Amino acid sequence: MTDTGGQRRNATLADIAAELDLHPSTVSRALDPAKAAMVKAPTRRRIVETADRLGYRPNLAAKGLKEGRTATIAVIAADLGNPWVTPIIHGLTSRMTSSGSVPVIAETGDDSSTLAALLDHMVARRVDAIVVLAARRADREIIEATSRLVPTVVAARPLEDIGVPVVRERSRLGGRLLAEHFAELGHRRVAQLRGPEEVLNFPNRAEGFSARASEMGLEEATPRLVAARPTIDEGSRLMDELLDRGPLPTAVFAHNDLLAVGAVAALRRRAQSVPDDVSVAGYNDMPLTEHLDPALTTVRFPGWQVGHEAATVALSLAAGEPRFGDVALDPEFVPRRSTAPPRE
Amino acid sequence: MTDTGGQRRNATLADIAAELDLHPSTVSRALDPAKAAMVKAPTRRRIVETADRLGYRPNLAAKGLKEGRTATIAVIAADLGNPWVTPIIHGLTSRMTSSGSVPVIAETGDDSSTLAALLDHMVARRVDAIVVLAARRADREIIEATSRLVPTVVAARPLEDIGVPVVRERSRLGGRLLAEHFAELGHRRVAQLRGPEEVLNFPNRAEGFSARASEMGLEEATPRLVAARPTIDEGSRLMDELLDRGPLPTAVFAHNDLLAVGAVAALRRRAQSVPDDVSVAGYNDMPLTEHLDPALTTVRFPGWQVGHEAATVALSLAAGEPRFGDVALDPEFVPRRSTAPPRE
DNA sequence: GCCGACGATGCAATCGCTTGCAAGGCGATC
DNA sequence: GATCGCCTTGCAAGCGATTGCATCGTCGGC
Repeated sequence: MTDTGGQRRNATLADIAAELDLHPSTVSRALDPAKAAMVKAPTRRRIVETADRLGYRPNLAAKGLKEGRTATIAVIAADLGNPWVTPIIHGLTSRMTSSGSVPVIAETGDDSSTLAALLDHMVARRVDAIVVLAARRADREIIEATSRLVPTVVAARPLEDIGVPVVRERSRLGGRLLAEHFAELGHRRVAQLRGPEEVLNFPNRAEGFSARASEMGLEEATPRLVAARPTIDEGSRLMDELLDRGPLPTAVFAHNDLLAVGAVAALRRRAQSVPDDVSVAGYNDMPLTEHLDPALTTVRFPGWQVGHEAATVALSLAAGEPRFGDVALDPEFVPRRSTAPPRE
Repeated sequence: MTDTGGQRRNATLADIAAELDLHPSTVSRALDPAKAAMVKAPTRRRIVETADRLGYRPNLAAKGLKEGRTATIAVIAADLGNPWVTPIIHGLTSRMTSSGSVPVIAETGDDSSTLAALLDHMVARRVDAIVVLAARRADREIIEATSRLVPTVVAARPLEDIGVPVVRERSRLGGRLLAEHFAELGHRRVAQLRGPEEVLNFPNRAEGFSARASEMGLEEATPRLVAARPTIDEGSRLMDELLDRGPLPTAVFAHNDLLAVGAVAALRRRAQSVPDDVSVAGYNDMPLTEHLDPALTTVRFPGWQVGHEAATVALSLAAGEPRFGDVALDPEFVPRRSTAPPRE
């Protein structure tokens, strides 16, 4: 059990310079690949040698102060506990580290004032860019305001008419795909378990679904069921409400997989079979969805790609490249076992 | 569609000072709650007023350079795509932000040289502490070396005889709990699908399981099945191998839930029922495990708490408090439907 | 043999903020 | 009314690295 209390102070350019009786600037140049040629080879060798004898690590904070960049990008999520964000963060991280930047992560808990505080904090940190995964409708202005100070990207959860680049899925298309699926299976009476209206993906999915549903002659059950948060519990609650109110639709579109899982659980508790009594479809195809009971019919939200693209946009904005258009990625319909033709 | 190209330069202390014909140091004091009292009230008011008229945000990078701290803590995970890490990161983040620090996240892909490079990078960043979630046996030395430069904590995946604090679960206990469960159900012949030996949780779980199993008179099937990585695919592969080699055990302990999911899938493909033909237990109780098909018997790995504790230790080390002992958290047995008594 | 040029290194300012110390001004004390 | 001391503000150094410019020495050319 060695003692770890005493951390060694990190060596600085000045330390190396002093040791070799050189000037820090010479050491700086010798250690900068782009400028190493300016330093005579033997000197350079001595510098490099003492540098790693002393375990020199350049102080990126100092470098960042001088250069006005920090090589970090802020990522602001709504709820890190939601499996949905995992692939997004994964995609973001892998793109960023491949270019020497690093994500700093924070979480809003879907609270607008927390978001505001975090944005402020990230501005203070002088991150090179900010990726907002937690956007709600009401947050438009504050995000725009922030974007005037730091390049900002809105990703995963889109915002409309906003003056910052957006990386998003085509939510309406996803909704349409599910409406078609229900229609093709022969359902006539369908319902939606809606996610919070504040998160634009949900009303957009709803819109696509309703539009296509009515085109195809489907009837939507009346009670408008809106979840306070997109969670399993809320899915159960909405489904219970649906079960309590009059005639049950034969197919239900839950606006995300968690709501769908909750809905299935509620149906089970009321001795309804999925998909025999009621078909249930989710949305996102979050990890493990395929192994759920029953394997959930869903629409794949391209999370990894959204993260990857968002990072790409953020990095290029940070590099001062001009803003370019939004990125919209196609979701993909994934049929599984939780949907089936209606009884008889 | 407003133009976002031109970011405004952030105001500095000097800007405010110039505007009011004061010295930057006075402004600095006025804006520091701890020193605000040193500044005459009317002056302070004028300062605060122009500060937020100019949208002043202190440059944390500069502040960090001066103070020798960055208010960031590095978190190094093995695979951000693994649902297992989600709660850990969640716990870490929530603890950190509640104290003004922020996590920067990176991923090793379980590659030791990547880990080495990342540790180096984080040292260069002068993060206040490092939390390593990606430790493998072979990484002990490099982690110890790093810990001499930056306070370091190993969490989630433990390492033995290492000179840095460890926050871990009691893996042996978890293994024992499952052995007991199998014995109590009446199984006699059991098997393990092992995770990589390099990740100590797995051999420790194995050890606890085997020890208790032999105490209770269980017999372990012979082929030693070790996954190259703890993934669903590897679980299937190992299970196929087990199915191909001689007599099938009646209960299988997969070292994590992903392996278990893969094992269940493989059994299904071979027309074996879980739990009727074979009981399968996993480990971790990762999110959604309870909604899998079948609901997985498992041992709950206290991920959120491990993250939370690891952050606590990291923060206190960063604050210069002396190192204290390791933290070991108890896992909890969670019986569900994937295990049952053996046939007849 | 002298001068210009170039190659190698040093110097000093700078990024933005913090902080110990100095200094100026004022009220209080004797 | 002079002195002491406190209250408020200014000054300047310094955190660690970068970089334009100055400087010094040497080499080559004529």
